[in-house]
Amino acid sequence: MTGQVRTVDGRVAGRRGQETRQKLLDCLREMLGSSPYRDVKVIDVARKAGTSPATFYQYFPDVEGAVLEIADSLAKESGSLKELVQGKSWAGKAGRATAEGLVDGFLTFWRRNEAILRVVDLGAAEGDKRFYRIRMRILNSVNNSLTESIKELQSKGRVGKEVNPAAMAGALVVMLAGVAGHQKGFQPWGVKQAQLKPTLTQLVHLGVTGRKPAA
Amino acid sequence: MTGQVRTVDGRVAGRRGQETRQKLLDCLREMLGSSPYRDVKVIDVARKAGTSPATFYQYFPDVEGAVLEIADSLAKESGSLKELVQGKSWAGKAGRATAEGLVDGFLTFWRRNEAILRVVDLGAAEGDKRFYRIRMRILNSVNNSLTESIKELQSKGRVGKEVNPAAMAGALVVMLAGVAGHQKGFQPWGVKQAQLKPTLTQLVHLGVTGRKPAA
DNA sequence: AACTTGTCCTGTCATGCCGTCAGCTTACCG
DNA sequence: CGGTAAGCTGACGGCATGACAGGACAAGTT
Repeated sequence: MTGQVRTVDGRVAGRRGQETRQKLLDCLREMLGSSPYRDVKVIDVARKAGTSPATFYQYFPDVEGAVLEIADSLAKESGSLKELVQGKSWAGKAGRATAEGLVDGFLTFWRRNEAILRVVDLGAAEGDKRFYRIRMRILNSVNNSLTESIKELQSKGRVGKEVNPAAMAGALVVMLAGVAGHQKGFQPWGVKQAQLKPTLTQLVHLGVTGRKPAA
Repeated sequence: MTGQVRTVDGRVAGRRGQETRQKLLDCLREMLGSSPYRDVKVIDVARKAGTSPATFYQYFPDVEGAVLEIADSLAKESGSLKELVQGKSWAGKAGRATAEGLVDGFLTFWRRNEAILRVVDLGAAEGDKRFYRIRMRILNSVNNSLTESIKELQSKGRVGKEVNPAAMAGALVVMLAGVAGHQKGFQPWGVKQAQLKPTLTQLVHLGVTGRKPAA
């Protein structure tokens, strides 16, 4: 479907080339975890990968281009997140467990890919369409299934009509993303990890069902 | 209290110097609004301010340093945000109005200072202590007053003891910040501004009081 | 084994930004 | 009017960028 991997100058990349390309992506990913995005230089990535800057430019137009590549693969991977919500019940104790699982799964996913998601967030906030398309794809799986859940509850009359399902799902997802990206930011307020999750669980449950979760 | 403004090489800045300095800050602020943070160059800022790069380096160690400066003044300004919550009632119709005012005021503030806050967010997420200290100061005014509100409701028995006030306030504030920073991100989901605010209002009210707002 | 073909990598170069310094100009003050 | 400190900039070495041409290499062909 995606055709073959191509170099910037149009050649088709072979086995060896793809390996080099992948190595560059891996190194970039690692560097993003340890130094500020603004300071990541092509030459450093190339050095770390044991190759030269010129090679980097054969496979990517610039650092941003390479980040987009990584983010894209992340977007594909994120499809599995919808299983955190799809087909789960929001009633009684099961509802609480669903909310808990969603919070937990989402936070874990975010933390695992922190470095890339930071850059995606920035790009999207800056209005770059390529980045916010990817951000949307990543959040979409959760957002869509949450929207469905709320719509369903609404049709059963268990949630008020004043709620806009898509808006509510979006707000909750953005909240989770925001918290995941700034977990350290809670420490100065004296909030520990262990207290954060129950709170988020409660909020998600409240948002989706309009009711507090069962004990 | 803050002593005098000083140049990087230790001189005291006079009237003229402070003007130049301020002009550089203004130009930087404007550039951050129109081009990606990663691409903002000292030379461009200097040119725009009608001066030379060397002058820039007299007043700031680097671009980041200048951004911190702007962010700092923003942090001072943000103190007024606490009035959105402090002394307001969370009961009945007044409660709804309080939630509404908070959402509205917060979103407006965030949008007005979008460009800088984006960079602060990134810096904080990347673990830079200077940035996340500032981010905390900005969110603190709202966060603290919200925490107080929740504690008070809790002491009156109107909110369950299972809620951790600081964690709940933090989650709500982060949600607002997240939504404010990605308002465009909702469009592809078919969510309009007008639908977003009521949803946030509802969530804030639910989070603080545990109950839906009055019609 | 020599040749061919197409992929893959690197040396090199022009360009432009970074960050610093010495030194010139301007403003203020006695 | 001369001294002093503030304010600004030209110029420079250093480094990243991005483009290109040519060499190295693997695989198949004769």
